[in-house]
Amino acid sequence: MPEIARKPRLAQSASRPVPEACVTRLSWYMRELHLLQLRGVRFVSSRWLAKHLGLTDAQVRRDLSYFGQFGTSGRGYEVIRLHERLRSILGVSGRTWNLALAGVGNLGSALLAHEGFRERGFRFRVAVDADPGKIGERIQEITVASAARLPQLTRSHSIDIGVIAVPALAAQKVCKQMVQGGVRAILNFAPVRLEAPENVRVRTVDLAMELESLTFHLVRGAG
Amino acid sequence: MPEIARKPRLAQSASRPVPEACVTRLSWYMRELHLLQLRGVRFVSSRWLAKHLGLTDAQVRRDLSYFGQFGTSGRGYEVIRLHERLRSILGVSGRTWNLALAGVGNLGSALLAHEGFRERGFRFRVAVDADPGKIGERIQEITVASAARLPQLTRSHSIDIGVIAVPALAAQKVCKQMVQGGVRAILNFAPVRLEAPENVRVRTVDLAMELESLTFHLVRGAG
DNA sequence: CACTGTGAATGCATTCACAGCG
DNA sequence: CGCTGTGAATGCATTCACAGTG
Repeated sequence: MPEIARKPRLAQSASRPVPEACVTRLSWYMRELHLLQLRGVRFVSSRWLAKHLGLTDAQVRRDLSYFGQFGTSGRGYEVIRLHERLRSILGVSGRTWNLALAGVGNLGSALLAHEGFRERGFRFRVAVDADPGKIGERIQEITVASAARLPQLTRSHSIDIGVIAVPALAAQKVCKQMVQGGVRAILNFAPVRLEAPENVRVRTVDLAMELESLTFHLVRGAG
Repeated sequence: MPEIARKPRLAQSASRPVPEACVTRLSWYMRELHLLQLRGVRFVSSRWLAKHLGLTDAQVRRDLSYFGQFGTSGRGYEVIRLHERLRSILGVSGRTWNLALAGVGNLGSALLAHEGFRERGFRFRVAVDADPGKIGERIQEITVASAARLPQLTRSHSIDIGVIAVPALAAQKVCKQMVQGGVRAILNFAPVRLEAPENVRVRTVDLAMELESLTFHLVRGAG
C-alpha cells in the first residue's frame, strides 16, 4: 500500500520531546518580549526575534511550536499574549518560588541580594550557614540559621528550590539535607557533581568552568 | 558514479570539530582527575570516570580522542599525565589569565573574592564601578577605579577576559569598552545578549534563567 | 502579501560494537 | 584478558522549503 498516508492531523500541541536548548531559549524570548512590551510594541515576527537573539527565524518558530500555535499569519506574534504564555510555560506566571540558601559567604550573600531573582519571581525564605559566627546575622530581611536546621526549615517554609553556595566538600551533605526537606530542584554553585534522587532536578553552575570554556577557545584559533 | 568513495584515511588527531558540550566535559574530567591525583591514584579507566560523572564510557573515550591518544590498552589513563594534558588543552597550564571586573556590587564583590577563580588560574587585576562613592575602595587587594578608565586599564594590565557584573542597561556599553581595551573574551552576568566583534568570545550566565530552566521542568511532569 | 507552522532533509552528538594492543 | 580508539549506526537538534492562512 504505497499510497501517500493521509495526514493524521493529530491534535498536536500535546507532547513532543522538547530539546533542553529550547528551554533556555524560552527565557531569551521572554526577556526580549518583556522589553518590547515596555516599549509598547504590539506584534513581533519570528524574523525580528531571531535577528535580535542571534538565531534563525525557523528556529524561533520551531521552539514556540512545541507548545502550541501563538502566531497570526502575516502579522507575527502578539507581544503581550506570547509573553504571558511563556511565563506560564516556564512556570513563573502568577506565583512565587521559594528558595533556601545554604552558605552565606561572599557568593551566598550576593545571591540573597540579587535583584534579578526577586524581579523574576524567586524569593529566598531561608538561609543557613555552618559558621556559628554568622548565625543570627540579618541579610536582606532573612536571619541566618544554623546549618543543622536546614531540613526542618526547608520543609516548614515549603521551599521549592535549594541553592547551594558552600565549599565543594560540604555540598553533597547539604544537597542530601535539602532533599530530606523536600525540595524539588537544586541550583548548585559548588564545583562538584551532586548525587540526588532522579525526581529532584539538579543544575550546577561552576563559575571557574565558565572561564575555562572561554580559555579553551582562546588558546586554540587565535581568531 | 555510484561507487563507494575510497576512505581518505586522513592523519587524524589533527582537527575535528570539537562539540561545545565536550569542552564543558573536559573541565569535569579535570576536576575528577585532580581529586584522583590528590588521592594518589595512578591510573583510571574511561568506565570509572564515566560512572562518577554520569556519562557513558564511550563518551569519555570519544571526548578525549578529539585531542589525541592518552590511554594505555588494558590499563586506562595515567592520572597525572592526562590531568596535565587537559590543563594544557583548556589553556590553564603554566599561566595565569588576567581578569577585569566591571560592576562592584554584591555579585561583583563576590566574584572578586571567589577562591575558585584564583585556584584555577584566574586573577582579577582591575575593578571599576560607575558609582563615585565606590572609587578608591579596596577589595581583595584591588582598588576600585572609575568606570571611565576601563579601556585604558584593560589595555595597560593586559587583560585577557572581561567580567561584567553591571545592570542590564549598562552592560552593552561596558562590553564595548572592554573590547576597545583589547579583551579577547567576556563573561557576562547581566541578563542581556551582548553584541561584540566575532573574534571576541562572549559567554552569558543569567542566574535567574538558570532557575527558570528548573521551574520549567517542575511545572511539567511532577516526576 | 507577509508571515506562521511543520514535514522532510540535513547536520551534529552520542552510542554501539569491535578490531587492536599491552 | 581488560581497556582504548574509532568507523558505522543511531538518535537529536536545526534548517530548509513550502503549503496554508488572515
